[in-house]
Amino acid sequence: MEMSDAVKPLTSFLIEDILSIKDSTRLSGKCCSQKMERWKEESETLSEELCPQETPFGVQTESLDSSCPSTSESSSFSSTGKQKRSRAAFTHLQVLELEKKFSHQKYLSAPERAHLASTLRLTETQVKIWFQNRRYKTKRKQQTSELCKDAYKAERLGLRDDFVRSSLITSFCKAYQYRPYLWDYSGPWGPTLW
DNA sequence: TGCGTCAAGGCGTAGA
DNA sequence: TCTACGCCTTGACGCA
Repeated sequence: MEMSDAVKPLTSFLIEDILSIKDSTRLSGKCCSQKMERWKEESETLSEELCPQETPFGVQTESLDSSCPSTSESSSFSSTGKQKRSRAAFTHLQVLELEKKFSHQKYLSAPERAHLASTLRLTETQVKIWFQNRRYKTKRKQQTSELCKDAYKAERLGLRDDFVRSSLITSFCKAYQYRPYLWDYSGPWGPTLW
């Protein structure tokens, strides 16, 4: 992981720009409004109270390089003596930038990944894994969406053979609308379930 | 305390 | 052989 050759961001990472994007997208994200409100509050205080070595737009990463890991981390061991797996929690601004990038391109080249990683003060692996997980999440969402459409269609047509199955799926889909992770609040990756 | 979310782990595969 | 991918699972964490 080479993070030393950090370059200046080419795009605007000013907190104002980010927040303006967030505000515009927030309107479409009904189920996320509460969370986004909290994000806004957090970000307003971020730039004032963070550590001195943050990025220009106030991102504090909980998991930077290996010397500065994110979570409970290092010397936390389980009862079996095994080291506990740490789980980095990216800041909302980091996620925002990742989402922003992802909305434009689903795959990153190595230089792009390196640039984004250094900009967000994440490791390249973290950026890579994030995009990987994000693509899989999107795919699952699309599959679920297709499934739901089919189920509704079958139910409306009164296809008896599939009736039980489709109604099961339909109820599943109805329940799914309360699952926030299915809600994409950025551009072309908008909601598809409803 | 159960459940949902999500970063990370693991495994198989493809391409250079 | 190495790297990155997809797919699925695991485990930490936050919330109701």
